[in-house]
Amino acid sequence: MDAAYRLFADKGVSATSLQMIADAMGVTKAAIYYQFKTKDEIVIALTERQLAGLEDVLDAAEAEPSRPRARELLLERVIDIAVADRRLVSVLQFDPVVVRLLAEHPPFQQFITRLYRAMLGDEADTAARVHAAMMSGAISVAVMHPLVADISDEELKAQLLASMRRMVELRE
Amino acid sequence: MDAAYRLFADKGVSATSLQMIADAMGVTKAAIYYQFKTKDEIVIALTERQLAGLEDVLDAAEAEPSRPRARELLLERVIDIAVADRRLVSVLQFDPVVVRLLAEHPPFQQFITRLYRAMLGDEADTAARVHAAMMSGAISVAVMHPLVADISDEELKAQLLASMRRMVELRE
DNA sequence: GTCTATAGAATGATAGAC
DNA sequence: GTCTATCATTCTATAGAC
Repeated sequence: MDAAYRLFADKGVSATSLQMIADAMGVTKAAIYYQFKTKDEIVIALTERQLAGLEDVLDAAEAEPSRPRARELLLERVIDIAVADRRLVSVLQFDPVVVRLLAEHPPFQQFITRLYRAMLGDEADTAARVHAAMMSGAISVAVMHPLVADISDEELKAQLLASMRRMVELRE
Repeated sequence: MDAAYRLFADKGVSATSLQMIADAMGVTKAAIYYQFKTKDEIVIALTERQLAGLEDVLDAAEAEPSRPRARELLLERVIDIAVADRRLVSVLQFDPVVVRLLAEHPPFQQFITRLYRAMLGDEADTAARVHAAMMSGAISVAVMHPLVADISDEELKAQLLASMRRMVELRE
């Protein structure tokens, strides 16, 4: 999975073949097929590994009575994970093949629904949704943008968190 | 190119074969190869067609002495184009294969450099760059996010412009 | 300018030996 | 659990006829 992670982050999912993953590991394709029945399963396993880091904080956010505090909890962790996995984020979020695959995977959909509900509450007016979409995009893209490629993880995290807090305040 | 546009937007570049494009057009692959020497050329031609809509407003922004007004000009047009081509935006911006291809295409690089200079001026401190990356991401993703899939172009444009203006003001 | 036909390589996936 | 060998299919790209 680490080999797949590196190749997916580098070339994207569709442009990465099982042969490439096998070569990177020094094994054959057949060995990979013993662990994963299809290429899709590798993508799903990788996605679940990424989202696992949000599990506990999402539980905590759902138990938190104050919405702003719940949002703050989630925001910090989401930024942490996004910065740590800068290069994979866009691949998993924006590759149409991956998006479709994950959309057909119920556990993933349920998780995302929980995440947005914890962030948005039950408000669902147009302005709130556009704002949420923008914040989500701002994080996803900010961590992988060429403009910030040379900024250290720590500094990027701090800047992002500060900017996001100001963006969130715009809506309170 | 319209057929390629639709397929790229739907499946991404790597997952779209020349055969699919040919089938969608009702011609054979050989007919496409007569027009474009390689698949990459199709991607570049499509990208140039998208960016052509920014050409005149970028000229105008560079001639504009007031930076905030230049930014406002660019912002409006960028949002217009992004909303109009909702589905293609992420494919061209985030597919690692496309990103690499365009990075090796000097005319594209020069155009992007001009665009960022017109937006950022010569300030290049960390905070300004992170902020610019976030704004760029906010637009790119906001137009294609599932949360906003059912919002009309006109309403989405208005909301995005309003949100972006408030984000920009945070930095003035 | 589009066609048929094909070359040559790569793809995802499987069978069966060890 | 990994291997070799192979399947059917698909891919990009080209040659040559019309």
